[in-house]
Amino acid sequence: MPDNIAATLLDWYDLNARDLPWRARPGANATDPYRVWLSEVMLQQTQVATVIPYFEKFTARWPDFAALAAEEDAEVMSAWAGLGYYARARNMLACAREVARLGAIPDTEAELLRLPGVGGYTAAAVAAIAFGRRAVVVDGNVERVVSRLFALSDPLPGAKPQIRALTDSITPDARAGDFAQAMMDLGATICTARSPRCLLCPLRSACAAFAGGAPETFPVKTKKAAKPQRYGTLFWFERDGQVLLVQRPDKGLLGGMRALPTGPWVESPPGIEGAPVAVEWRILGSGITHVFTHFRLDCALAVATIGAQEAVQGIWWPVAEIESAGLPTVFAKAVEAIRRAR
DNA sequence: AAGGCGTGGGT
DNA sequence: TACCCAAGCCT
Repeated sequence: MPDNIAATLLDWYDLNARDLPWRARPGANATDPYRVWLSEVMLQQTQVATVIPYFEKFTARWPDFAALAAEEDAEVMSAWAGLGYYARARNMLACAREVARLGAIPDTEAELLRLPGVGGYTAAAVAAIAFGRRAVVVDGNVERVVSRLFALSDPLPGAKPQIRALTDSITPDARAGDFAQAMMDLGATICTARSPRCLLCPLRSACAAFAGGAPETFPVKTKKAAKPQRYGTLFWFERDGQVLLVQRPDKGLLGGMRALPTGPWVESPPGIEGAPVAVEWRILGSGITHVFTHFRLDCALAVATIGAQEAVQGIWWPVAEIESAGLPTVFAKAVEAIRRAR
């Protein structure tokens, strides 16, 4: 049966593979390891439709490892703004520079695993897709497809070792990269989380969850804790057509990104505590809401347009060019709300 | 080794 | 609405 699953899925993939910019077109050059690696980093916890415009922008501007490695940090972080999980961008740049130093990206899973920002999934994916090696590629799609194929009752994340072993058992020696991409295409388009389209699925006859009549109940997962609510204040301080920005520290939330000055993000509304300068702040009537991975944030917006004469620590950025500052989405939302309020 | 770490889409 | 989820990695 394992042989049958791989062969059936690869036949389906040959007819139904999605046309994605990091995949080699039929008759085109072989897959470019740089493009495969870059796409895999961008795709970590991020959907294909979100990644595509960023991938096009990055590859047009930085077509290979050397070009990316030579770029300044701030330019790369700014280009990444809005894509989220900003540690990926810092690790991506460190990885590009390591690859430039090595001369080429390694072509084995074990060596790939040592690169910054390359974990078990990405190492296996690059080894298989870019270099044709047999590797067991397990992402969220594969976890879902496999847990349904075998109707696994053990909940995630505890079931990960079992899922990896089962994925290994159905991974073919040849075309492991296509097999991995086929599993992910299947998971993204047919074996979806909420309403799987089982009648279109090439693996329907091999699927224990389909046979059991409730495929959407797999994979079983342990419940997640509710997100806590936090509150804060964002400060818009403008002088002579320029607004005050800050550079956030490299570690932690939104690390290494330019940002509006903020006070602390705490359990109850803090007022203007943490303001970058002691002036008369005007609190706008409505603030912004933003949801991060592990907490929900309601922020008041404090505005001061009267010039203070004392020196202020930070980055003065032209208000007319604020879109080019590379602000994370939470701050872009604030900028838009402030613009509408004035 | 469990929790920190973004954002947008889907239901 | 308020969740859940998405081509995970790092510490």
